[in-house]
Formats: sequence, structure tokens, C-alpha cells
Amino acid sequence: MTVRVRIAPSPTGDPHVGTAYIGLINYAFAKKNGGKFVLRIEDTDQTRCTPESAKAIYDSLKWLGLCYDEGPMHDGMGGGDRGPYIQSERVKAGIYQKFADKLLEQGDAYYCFCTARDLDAMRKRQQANNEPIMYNRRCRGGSLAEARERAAKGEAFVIRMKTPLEGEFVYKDRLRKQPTVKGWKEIDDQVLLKSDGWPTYHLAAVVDDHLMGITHVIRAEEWLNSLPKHIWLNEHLGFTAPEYVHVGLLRNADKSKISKRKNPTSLLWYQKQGYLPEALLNFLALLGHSHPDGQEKFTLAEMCSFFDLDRINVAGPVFDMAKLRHLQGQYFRDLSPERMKAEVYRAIDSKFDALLPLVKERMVFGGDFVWQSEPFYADSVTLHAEDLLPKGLDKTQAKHLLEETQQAFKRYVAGDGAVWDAPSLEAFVRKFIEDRTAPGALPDATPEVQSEAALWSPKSLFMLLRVAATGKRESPPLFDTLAQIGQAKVIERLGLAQQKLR
RNA sequence: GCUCCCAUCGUCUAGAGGCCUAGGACACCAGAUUUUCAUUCUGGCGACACGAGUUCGAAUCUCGUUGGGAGUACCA
Repeated sequence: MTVRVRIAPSPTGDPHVGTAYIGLINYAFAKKNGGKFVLRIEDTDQTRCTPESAKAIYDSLKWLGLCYDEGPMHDGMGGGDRGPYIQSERVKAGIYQKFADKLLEQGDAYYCFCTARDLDAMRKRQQANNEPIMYNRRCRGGSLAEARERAAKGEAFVIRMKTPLEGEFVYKDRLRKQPTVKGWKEIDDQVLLKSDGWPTYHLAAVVDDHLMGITHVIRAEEWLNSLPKHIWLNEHLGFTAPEYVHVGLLRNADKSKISKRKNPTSLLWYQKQGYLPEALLNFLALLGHSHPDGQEKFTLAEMCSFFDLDRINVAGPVFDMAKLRHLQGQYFRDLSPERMKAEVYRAIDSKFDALLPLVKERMVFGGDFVWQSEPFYADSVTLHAEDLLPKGLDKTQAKHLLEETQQAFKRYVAGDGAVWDAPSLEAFVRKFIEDRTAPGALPDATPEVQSEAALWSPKSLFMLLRVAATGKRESPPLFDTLAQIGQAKVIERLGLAQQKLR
């Protein structure tokens, strides 16, 4: 039997680093076993999926070098005779409806007419009573003929699976020590077909994995809980189930499932930042799996040759940006002069158009751009304490001003509808100064602070901010500069300036 | 709440009963090289969550506790 594996991302938002991770594992497993790596687009949520997002997935996989053997045709990848590989197209071909009907006929599924309101109320009740939260199966007993009549009259419905009411589900995942055992009564009568007639993930994935001849479903742990449903569906649809294997979830530094709030998750971001695909892939390859000899730097092809599914560690690894950065450096320095040049130009180009109008006022020669725009590209700036002391300020005072301004920026950024552009920033900072210096603005303040208020002049604060943000006493207009540097870096550099004044 | 999963240095991991006074990598600290910085090299810090068993012997097996995570949608 030839190995056939798949990744089945949902095209919502930016392509996700988790897709790359699971993709890498599947890809390596396929190649190691001389099998096929399939891409299927799971766009059955009509409200969230977009074609642009699907395209970004193809491009990202291509960028990483995880070229799929079968899938939507794109840029030399894809094709195959088990298509279409986009579920929305399969919906239109009536594929899922057919299998839902089969279950209905067999008495393994039923029409459910409960409304969202009903379900909501039910859930609230269960929550209040500390009961497990699941559908109460109210519609389960109804006759099929009667239900079909109601449906024909235009009443909204979904189709649910008729989960066994008793007994146990047992499945041994090859990566887990113990078999998964679950009482069927804990398992919900999952919706299979939504009221718009489109399938949910559960039905669509099981049907397509079968139709596409998938032999191994290697996916993230978050699916482990719905495994019984998927096995059940395979059985009742008369399919030979693929082997299901669940690997650990990528984590934030706090061990929670990786999320864009706490970690960059968009592959587009890594690409834009200048991360090399080889480096990112190599880094991902180190998570949950390792080279048998402890080697840490290797190519995709090498990984494919030593990859061993059974050596995967299912504890969810933390995505450690520091280590990624290290590998990126290793790969970058190994680049050929041509490729390195291309990377450098690309990095400059990424901000060039936005920066040139600001910087050009002080330029005499083309080369001046390089040093004058340095603070905008640099990861960090070098500060000199003496530059941070505008006329008339001492260390403590300057530090206070920086501290308070930094706090103000933080509040500003956290606020609703905060716009980080030059006019907004200027308005904000001027208002901030005004509030600080208005007579009686701080009635409860100590005399010390009161006297400090006199120092809040635009002139000294602006210079302070300029130096803190850029490390230089000369720069393009302050607010344009702050806007271009970006909120995160500005706030960070304001903090570093305070440390410098200690 | 309920169900399920997981558990070696701060992080990624090696380790499938004696080779473990637990190895490597990142980070961190110190030193060498470098005019500086970075690179590179050397050294240091640093973990088997806890408690019972099984065994002559346990990081490795079993059970419990604790901790962390996931799921609980007409999202995937």
C-alpha cells in the first residue's frame, strides 16, 4: 500500500505556522515512505473562508519547499486524479450530501430542527448545573419520513450523527502510551450537515480522506477529542479508516496553544521579516522530532531520509523565537553572495518608499540614505546617556519624563481605535504635555512633582524622544520618525533609554 | 464544570531497566580570538514535578498526587 498523507488547512486569514509544522511532518513521512503528499483546502465555512487565503497557503508551501504532489493546481504544484481538492467544489458536486443521505437511510443520522436559540438556552442550563455541555438529542427520536416532510416545507434543519448511547470507544494512537478510551455517552451527536447544506469538518474530512485514498492522517492534538466521531463515521460509511496519528500542538512561551496575540503565527510575517525558508523549516523540524545523531542543522531532503514517525514526541513544544533566530543567522551567513545580496536589497526595499520622503531632506548623496535611515531598520539603537539630557534636565528628571511618556504611549496603544501615524501621535503628545502643564493639573502631587511639571516643554520632551527612539540628535521630523519606527520598537526603546539613565 | 492528552535543564531535545555522578542545542554568565561589535572557540550555570510500588537495580514499567494543555460550535 502506498502511503498517502494530506494536510487540510482552512483558508481563513493568513497561512499559519502550524500548517507548516504539520505539513512538514506529513511531507517528511510521505517522502520517507515513497508516498504522496496531498493538499486539500477545507473551505466549508462560507462565512470565513476566502480564495485569497487559499492562494496564500499555496504560495507559503511553495516558499517553504513543501511542494504537494496532489492538490489544487498552482505554480507547478498539484493536480491528481482524486480531485477536486477544494471542498467547496466538492460540495457543489453533491459528494457530502450523498453520504449524509446514506447515514440517514441507515438510521445512523437524523434531522434536527432545534434553533440556535434553543441550543443556546440548553447550553446555559447545562453550564449552570455543571453538567457536560452537549446536545440533548431532542430531535433524535423523530421519524425520518416526518422529518423529511418538515424539511420539504422549508423548515431549517441540520443533520446530526446518531452516536451510540453506551459502550466504549477504544483507539490506540501509535504515539501514545495508553489507548484512548472514551465512553460513547460522553460523545455528542455532532452536526454533520449544516443548515446551509454544507458539511461540517467531521463529515467532509472523513469522506474526503476516504475518497482521496489517505492512509495516514497525521494531525494536531486538538483533534484527538473528536477521534471517536471520525472512526465511527468511517465505520458507518463502510470505509476502511486511515490510521490517525496525533502530534503535539505548537505552544506560546506560556505553554498555551500558539496564538497570534502571543507569537507571530503568520507565515507571511516570517517571510516579510526576512526569515529564510530553510531556517524556518529546520527550526520546525527540531520541534517534537530530532536527528538520531543529534545533528541540528540539516536540509529538508536530509530530514526526509531520517524522519521516523514513531520518534515524534507528543508533548507540545514551545515555539522559541530565540532559537529560530540563531538558526536563521547560521543559514543567512551561509548564503551565496548573490542570494545574500538579494536578501539585503529586499530588506531595504521593504521600507524604502515609506522612508525616502522623510530622509531625503537631509541627503546630499545616495549613500546618505544608508546611515540616515539606520534607526528605522536597526533591531536596536545605541544610546549615549549624555544625549538624553536636554538643556536644563538632570538624569532623574529626564528619566521621569521618559517613563511617563512611555506609560502614556502604552495606554494610547491599548486604547480603542488608536492610530499610530504622525498626525495622531503629534496630537496625542501635545495634548499629553498640555494636560501635564495645565495649572492645577496635578493638585495632589508632591511639591517635587509639581516643580517637575515645569519641565514638560515640547522642546525638551521632543529631543528626549528623538534621542531615545533613534539614538541620534538629528532625525526626520519626530512624529514621522516615531510613526515609521513603529509602536512596539518605540515603546521598547523608551524603556531602554530609562535604563541608560540609571 | 465535564472529557481527553501530556510531564527530562528557562526553552528545544537525547535517553526505549544497569552504558546516567543524565548527553547535545538555544538562551544566560565567564574567558580566548576580533581595533569595536558580531562570528568562531573554550569553560560555567542549569533538569529526570512529587509520592508510593514492581525490580538486585528505574529518568525509563505501574498506580496515585500535583502541574500544564486541549476539546466541549450549524469553526476548522
